[in-house]
Amino acid sequence: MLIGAFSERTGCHIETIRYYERIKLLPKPERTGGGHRLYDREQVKRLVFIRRSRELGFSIEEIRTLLRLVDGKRYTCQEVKTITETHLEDVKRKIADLRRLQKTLGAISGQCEGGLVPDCPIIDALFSE
Amino acid sequence: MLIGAFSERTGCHIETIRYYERIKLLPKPERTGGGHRLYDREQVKRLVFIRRSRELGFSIEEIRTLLRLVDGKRYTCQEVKTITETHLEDVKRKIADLRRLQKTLGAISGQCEGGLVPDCPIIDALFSE
DNA sequence: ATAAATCCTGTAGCCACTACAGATGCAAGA
DNA sequence: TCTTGCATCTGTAGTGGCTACAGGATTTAT
Repeated sequence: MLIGAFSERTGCHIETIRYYERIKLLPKPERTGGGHRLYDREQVKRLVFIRRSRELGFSIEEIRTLLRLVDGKRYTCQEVKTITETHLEDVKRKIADLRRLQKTLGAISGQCEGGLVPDCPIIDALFSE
Repeated sequence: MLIGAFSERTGCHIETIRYYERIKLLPKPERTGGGHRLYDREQVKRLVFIRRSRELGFSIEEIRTLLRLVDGKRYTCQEVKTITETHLEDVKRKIADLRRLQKTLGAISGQCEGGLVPDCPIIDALFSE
């Protein structure tokens, strides 16, 4: 399978695939005589894993750790669970931060009637500390 | 006021201040004979505005637009409110995205008991599309 | 006068891609 | 066989919003 088909199968842009190879998240693939990359089913599995992990917000480094565990075949659930829960805490923190943002934005936006008056309570709010 | 004092007053790192100047978010300040930057109260107001807007998650481009409106002194509430509400929608979308993430992560993490068994439901979940 | 703190410019790095430019490879039609 | 046209190649630079130096100049305190 050439990189185009590989890309379609995994839902990963071609440039991203080459990028993952460059940063050693994907191993160097076989090549055709002319130098085009060749992938197999095993690689599809790996890239789907990566893409799915990215969708769930894991960082490249976290994914690298997860893959090391999987590749070593000696991982324990505990190691994996720790990474996942740390990440989950991260996500929760981000949600909390955004909620505060939403509240503040909603409040200052609500003070404004959106008319033609050139003296906006939003601008005032942004100017005050 | 030199850049150090300016930085303390506004809560903005020195490097960030110089960065904002470079990207023309802050105007070029006066200089001492030896070439050190000099700031006044007006600049403090402007940078506080910028910092506050950043804290609320506005992008540099959004802030640039807001500042253009303020600088032109001919803005209407409507223009400002539109920018704010667009941004608020953004924030809401991000919260929704993160909530979905949290749910999925919680679900797959919950399936795992964290023992020593080397066959983790989390890894399985990441491998499946 | 000198030491220490602050400031200067310019450049490179961060993350996770994305977007080119310009050169090949390869399959199908004339 | 030649050409057309698409897919792929490498390498480099750009994104956003900073942050972190290096190596020098200036200012302030002693």
